[in-house]
Amino acid sequence: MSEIQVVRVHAEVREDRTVTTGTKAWELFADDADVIAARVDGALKDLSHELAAGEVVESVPMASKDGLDILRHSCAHVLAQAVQDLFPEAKLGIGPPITDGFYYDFDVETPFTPADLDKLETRMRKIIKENQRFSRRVTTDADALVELAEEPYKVELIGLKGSAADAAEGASAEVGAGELTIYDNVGRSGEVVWKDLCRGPHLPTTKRIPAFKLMRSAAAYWRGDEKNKQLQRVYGTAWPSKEDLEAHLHRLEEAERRDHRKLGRELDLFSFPDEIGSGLPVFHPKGGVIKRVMEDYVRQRHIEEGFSYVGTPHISKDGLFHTSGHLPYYADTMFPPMEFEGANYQLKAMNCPMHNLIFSSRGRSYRELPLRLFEFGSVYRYEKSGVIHGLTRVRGFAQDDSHSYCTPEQAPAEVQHLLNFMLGVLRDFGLDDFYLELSTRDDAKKDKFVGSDEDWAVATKVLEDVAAATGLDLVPDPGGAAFYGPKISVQAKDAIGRTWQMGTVQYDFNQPARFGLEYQSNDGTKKQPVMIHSAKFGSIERFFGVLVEHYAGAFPPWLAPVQVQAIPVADFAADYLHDLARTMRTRGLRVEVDDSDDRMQKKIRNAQLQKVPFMLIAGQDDIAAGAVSFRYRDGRQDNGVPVEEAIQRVLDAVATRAQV
RNA sequence: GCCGCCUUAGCUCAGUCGGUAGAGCGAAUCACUCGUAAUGAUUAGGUCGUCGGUUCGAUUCCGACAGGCGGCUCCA
Repeated sequence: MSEIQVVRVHAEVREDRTVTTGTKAWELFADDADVIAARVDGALKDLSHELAAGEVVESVPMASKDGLDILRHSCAHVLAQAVQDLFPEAKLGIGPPITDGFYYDFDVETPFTPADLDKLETRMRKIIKENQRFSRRVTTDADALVELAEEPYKVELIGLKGSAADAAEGASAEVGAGELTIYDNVGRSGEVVWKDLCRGPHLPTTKRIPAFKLMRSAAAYWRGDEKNKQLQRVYGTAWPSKEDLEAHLHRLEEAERRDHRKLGRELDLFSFPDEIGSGLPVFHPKGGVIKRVMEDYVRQRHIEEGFSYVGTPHISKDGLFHTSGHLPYYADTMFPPMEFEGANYQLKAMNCPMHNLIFSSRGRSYRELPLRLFEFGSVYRYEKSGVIHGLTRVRGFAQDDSHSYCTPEQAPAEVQHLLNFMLGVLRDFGLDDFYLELSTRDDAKKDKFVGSDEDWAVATKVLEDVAAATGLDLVPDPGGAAFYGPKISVQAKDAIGRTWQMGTVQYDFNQPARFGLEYQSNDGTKKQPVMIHSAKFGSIERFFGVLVEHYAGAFPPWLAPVQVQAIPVADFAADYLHDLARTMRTRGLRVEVDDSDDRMQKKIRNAQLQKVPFMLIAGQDDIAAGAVSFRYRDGRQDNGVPVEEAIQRVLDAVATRAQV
């Protein structure tokens, strides 16, 4: 029996009420009625029609996950009604709640324009003002097929009812496994003005939608399958109050302000020249500094953790990728082969096969294990043109890729080691809010994965146990495994709460077999190692982009491309600061002197816009005192600091790796 | 790859109902030598993304392509 949690959703937390008899909730509570709903097997269920006598229901605010889902799904219905009012030929797809909002898909002749969205919003406000009642009605498959004969997509959903596919495809918002229901929108005089196949629950009336906004429209494949027709999807957002809506819009602006593609240009970090090609970034001097500091740090940490830094080429004869098993699975995401000297050469899309060859270059003893290899491996993947996105999705990038070859007995400890190592690295880069995702094989699609059931079970168990030991939340990701084994990926939340996928740890029993890897064990027999793949950043480029957004371009001193901007009050102080800059550079600091013709105030403004952590200003007074004046990035000032103390202060800030 | 939108100076953007274009910032030069977020002046800089079509004439209208943006799909 599944657990049923009964919740009543309303805008403000009030006293719980006792429901008397099987009266419908909307009638019971009249105009200030609340939603009575339950979560059954993870899905919301409308209970407003089946309340038991004397049942006490628990209250949750509309701002809860359940409350927001109900609000947003109700808003999606209002949108659909508005669309069919204004575009009567529009056919309905599905309209579920999503993170921060909702969408509804429509089959229409021409895509919606921004002007259409404005008109739809106006129409939606009218529907909300009319205070239509959402009225639940149970129907049968046969009746519904007749009633909704004009809605081909709804008819298709009725046919899918209760099938295994519906939950995964989002159709569960319309048809659950249980009885089929239609929600009528009932006007003041009791007439049904609109209806939709839906399992609910909904708010009692449209007027209970306090704040919403349509965001954009875009095409989406029917039921998420690119073989299907594309429908026009309208995205909207809805909140329990106008203030919440404003706050949400503000968060979106904040995300836009932090966009690494915009900051990359403004801070002169990187670009994507057309002449080179889509998804192929070049790093400018300032971006190059950050990238180098990141790489130096990660290389050093790997060496400390017992890894050997190796190097491999960018291309290989294709036989290598047949041996590894990648080519049959990933041919369409690898760049086309180059044929010469009677062989097909491929740009590599992964580094593991080459590391395997380092392992097998000579006999290996169990005494060498775990053998840990690491490199910044440049890989090239032919991503479809539409998926390329800034630095986070590119066609050429460097993985901070490591492979640990170990005995099966050593594997759990090695996975543990890698996971802790990775979390430590990410923390040094200012990320400290994590959860883990465990990607496993989809047992229904075994042909997409290689290896025996037993091997998969063992590997999955190892990862599960280690993940549990971290104490972090573990989210299952069925079907997300690599073809050769399961993986744990680290998800990190950034400064404004967005989640990014970071590194992965993957357990691989397949490639060692395919490459015939072996080591001499202590009993003299040859045995096959397991290999653990791991990337701490995932890719340097992607992590770079994430860091830009996390810090909004204001990097902590150890990463900042320019750590100190020296600003003379006027020309006469420039030489003094050039001398200081030379001294600081010999102590490893990145210092620039602004000796341009600009006014001092302008130089401060420029350094501020470039988000330089420390400005050192010098004029008559400072020179006389052998001192320098600080201006920090946040505007704080500290005048007349003796030069040696100033240098030490900056060195200390860099050494901590902390944000200032 | 699919759907829609977009592409004018290094950047951000005006503009041309079809008669080859402007601003601010940035850059260069000159003057100013200044104490914590924009000194002033002058100058340079554009085949209006590329190719083709319609037209007396195309940056403007149409088409294809490339690149970008928002989604979908995908993401070893």
